[in-house]
Amino acid sequence: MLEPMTAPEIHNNILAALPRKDYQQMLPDLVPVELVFADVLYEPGARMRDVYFPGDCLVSLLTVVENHLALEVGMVGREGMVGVALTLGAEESPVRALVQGAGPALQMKTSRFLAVLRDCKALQRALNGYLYGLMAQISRTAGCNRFHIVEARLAKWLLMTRDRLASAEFPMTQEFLSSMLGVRRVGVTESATALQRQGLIEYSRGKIRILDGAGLEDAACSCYAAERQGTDGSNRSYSVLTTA
Amino acid sequence: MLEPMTAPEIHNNILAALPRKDYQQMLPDLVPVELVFADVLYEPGARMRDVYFPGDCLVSLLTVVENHLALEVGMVGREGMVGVALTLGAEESPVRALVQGAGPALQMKTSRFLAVLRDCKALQRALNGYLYGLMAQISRTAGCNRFHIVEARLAKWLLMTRDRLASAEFPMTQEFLSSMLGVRRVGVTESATALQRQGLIEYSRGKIRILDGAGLEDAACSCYAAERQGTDGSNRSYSVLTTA
DNA sequence: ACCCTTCTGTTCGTTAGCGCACATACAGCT
DNA sequence: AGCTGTATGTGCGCTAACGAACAGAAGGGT
Repeated sequence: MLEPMTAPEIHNNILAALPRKDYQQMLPDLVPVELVFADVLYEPGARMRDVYFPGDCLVSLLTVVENHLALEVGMVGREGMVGVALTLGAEESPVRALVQGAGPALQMKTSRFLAVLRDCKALQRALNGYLYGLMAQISRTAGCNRFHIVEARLAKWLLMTRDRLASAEFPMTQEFLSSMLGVRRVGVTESATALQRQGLIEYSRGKIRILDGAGLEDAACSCYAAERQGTDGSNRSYSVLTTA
Repeated sequence: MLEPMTAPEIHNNILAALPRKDYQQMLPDLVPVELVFADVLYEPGARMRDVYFPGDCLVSLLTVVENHLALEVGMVGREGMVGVALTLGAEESPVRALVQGAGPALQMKTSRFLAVLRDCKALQRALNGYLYGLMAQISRTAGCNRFHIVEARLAKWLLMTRDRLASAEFPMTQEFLSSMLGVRRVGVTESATALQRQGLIEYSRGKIRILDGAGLEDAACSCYAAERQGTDGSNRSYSVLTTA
């Protein structure tokens, strides 16, 4: 499920923002792992055994409604952490956490995390700030899912994913996308085809590439811009990425 | 906007759960007010000047998407607090907070609240737990808004409102409801008419009454049951109410 | 070279909800 | 009694998305 890493060159914003000595204290407990595409890190209602600090990879937070598709409510990349709910004293995840873009992350046992968290003000502050941003994201996404058409949401989603993976090309099937956007797979096909016809993206058999980022931003709903603005305070890394 | 209260008989679960002495410490800063229907307590992106501990009244948290209706993502009643985002070190509300069921609440200056919060572990713990439940609610609601039809969502909404106001009858226009559910007013009319025809509710000119709670639960989506279960840990008060 | 699986594309009838415009109805005021 | 404003109801054409079923198309393995 998780493969050990060789080179621990993993950049995570939360950890990077900590004072040297706090980071040093955590270091022995941080295990470099390679998150594998489609792995489920948490199921809703189940205990969170480990927390994860993603590097250039992407974990989706999904709400699961019985008898329906899943629906993405939030994304975690290197700007955040998977398992923030623990900072609220919770033990169980309210959502499913699904690895959606494979890549390196730092893993830490929940018990160790909580022990460090208790004494480390800097970590508390960083995670509080992140949690606030995440809540805002979840609320925004809720509105987006309600009001915007699939094509625009797909465009937004591709851009957000690109930003977090720091790459304009990544593996992604339409089947997978359908459970992110909460629509039928065929709905994704139709929207994806449309975007491809416009020359904005290109894809085949589980690989998607963004050809025209600016064009895709036009095709995306306003939520993408809002998202960027919203995360600006806590981490301006995206601004760099997305103009690249 | 806010009328001073005479009788301070306001029951709020967060405050009630605090140790006597912590509560006593807060008391001088808690101002009894009567929240007025349709008042906006926070706008998204604006500072939260005060926090509120609702009694038997109801504040809706709405996400606002430009050029669209609003959409309710969460409800705050006497089980919670309006302004929890402050506990995360934020100053601005990510959502609109709208008084949706008038009634008594305790108001507190943000500065005072933060001062108390800093030293009061019990309050921190209570609010963390509440925040967790709220996040779960927001995520669940996101799925509900995406997958369930208006009629079922309306039924759920009426039940949740009843629970928080502790009353089967309350003022509520369809216009207002439309911006909660994120649908056209006419859409509400159609669903409300259907529920009325089934003898589950009765309404006219801004007053709604629930006639058959059990029947309404059948008409509601499964989210209502999930909601009840989800809040069970932090506050079992609803179980009492809803069987009444 | 073949099969088999996975991924993508298409078609078709159906439906929930939209936007718009208009119709009724009740309530309070003068 | 009549007027006015707010609340509710109806009708209609339209669209995004659904559910289901099926058709190609591109690897990967043996």
